[in-house]
Amino acid sequence: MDAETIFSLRKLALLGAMEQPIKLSAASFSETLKSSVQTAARRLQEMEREGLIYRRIMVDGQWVMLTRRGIDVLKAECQEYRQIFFAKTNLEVELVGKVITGLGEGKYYTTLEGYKRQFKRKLGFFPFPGTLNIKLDARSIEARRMLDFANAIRIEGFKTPKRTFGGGRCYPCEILHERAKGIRSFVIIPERTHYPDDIIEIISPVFLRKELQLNDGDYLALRVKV
Amino acid sequence: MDAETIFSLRKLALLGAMEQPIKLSAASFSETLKSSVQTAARRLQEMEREGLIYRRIMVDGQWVMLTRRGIDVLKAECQEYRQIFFAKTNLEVELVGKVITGLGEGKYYTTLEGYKRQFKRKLGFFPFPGTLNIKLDARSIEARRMLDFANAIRIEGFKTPKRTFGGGRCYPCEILHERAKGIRSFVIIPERTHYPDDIIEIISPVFLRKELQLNDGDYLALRVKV
DNA sequence: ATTACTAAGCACCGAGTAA
DNA sequence: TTTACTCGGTGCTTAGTAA
Repeated sequence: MDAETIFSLRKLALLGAMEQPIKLSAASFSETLKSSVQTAARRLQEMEREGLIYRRIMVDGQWVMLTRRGIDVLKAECQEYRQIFFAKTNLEVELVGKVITGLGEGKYYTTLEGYKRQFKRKLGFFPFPGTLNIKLDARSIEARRMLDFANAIRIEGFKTPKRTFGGGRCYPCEILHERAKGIRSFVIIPERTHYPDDIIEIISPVFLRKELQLNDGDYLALRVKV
Repeated sequence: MDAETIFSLRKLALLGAMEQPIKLSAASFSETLKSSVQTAARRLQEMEREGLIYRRIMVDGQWVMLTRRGIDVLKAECQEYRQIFFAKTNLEVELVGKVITGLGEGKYYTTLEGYKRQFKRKLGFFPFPGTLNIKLDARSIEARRMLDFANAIRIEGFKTPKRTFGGGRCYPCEILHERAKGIRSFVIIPERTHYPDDIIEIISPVFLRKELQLNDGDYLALRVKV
């Protein structure tokens, strides 16, 4: 995949093709690329062939949208810029969301030896068995993306004879709640490919639901250090 | 300037050629570019010709460093990524520095009609005549760069028969100081090409030095919303 | 108006060579 | 070793054409 392809892909993203399909013609795209119509058309074919975009051709143009893979390619390049300009910068993101009940996976995973030892070594505590799940509001979903680009504490995946367990990324956070003072907590985001981006989980040495007296639907705000 | 050139430029920046000259040979650079030695050499020539890098050729390699223009080109591309991924995200940067006495320029500029009216309209107040100058610590200089990529309140430049006055960018900020509660304040960064990056100025409707009882050398922390 | 193909031209890549 | 040429071949761009 060459630089020109990524250039084209970025321009598509700037046109809004990351969230939803956009309608465009090779002629109009050639203007943003500053190339001939033929080249613009070829680029669109290439990107489709490489699995970077979905495409639907109509008689009067085409509908185009980035694929997951296309977004990942752009993320990788964005990551390079983060390294160039913000390597040593640490900033804070405020996330707000509603407490929800997860599928109990957090409870299962936090008790596995393969993870538990890493939490102790890397975060400094054995986690309470279970995670506090937060469904982010619309604004926070955007802000959450910041975490994808930040340095994280990596939890490695591992294998057992039966199955493999994926890795995850942890970010120290401060829960903005009067009872949370002094309680260590981390946002943890599993590295599964299809993990939803509007939910985050918090691990902590204590049972947060009880300590903070939280119920489903309660709003909670966090300040995540990235 | 084509996408391949910017690609090469970015790789140089990743090698650290933004802060200081680095030593490299076309052969070693060809590995990071994944191209032939000749192409790597040609790319370096091109970038020099386009004013993106400084270059000094020795018998055993060359010293290379990005020019101001080279950095600006990368910034522009980084800016596109910010727009793609973080357009709606607002986050906070914490800056820390020492109070210093400026050259009195702030006092002059804040009284000019061309600026004053804009401040009133865009920030909501007529500024106290004078700015509070802060010399940032090393860590904050890095964090400050974030502001270059954020949406700002733009103050437009203007012309008089005698001379032209440049524009600037304002960011709402919260001064972390017990006496600063309720005082509106903005970081303002002039858009001059050679403005130092380790100094920021704060404008406010009040005389901050007096209100906060500050003297030169006092440390001050701000939280800037970007 | 579209998209997609073909074909001609040219620009770029990289091997080879010189300093 | 280097950098900086030259030169041949390849592959990309774009004009033209078809559907």
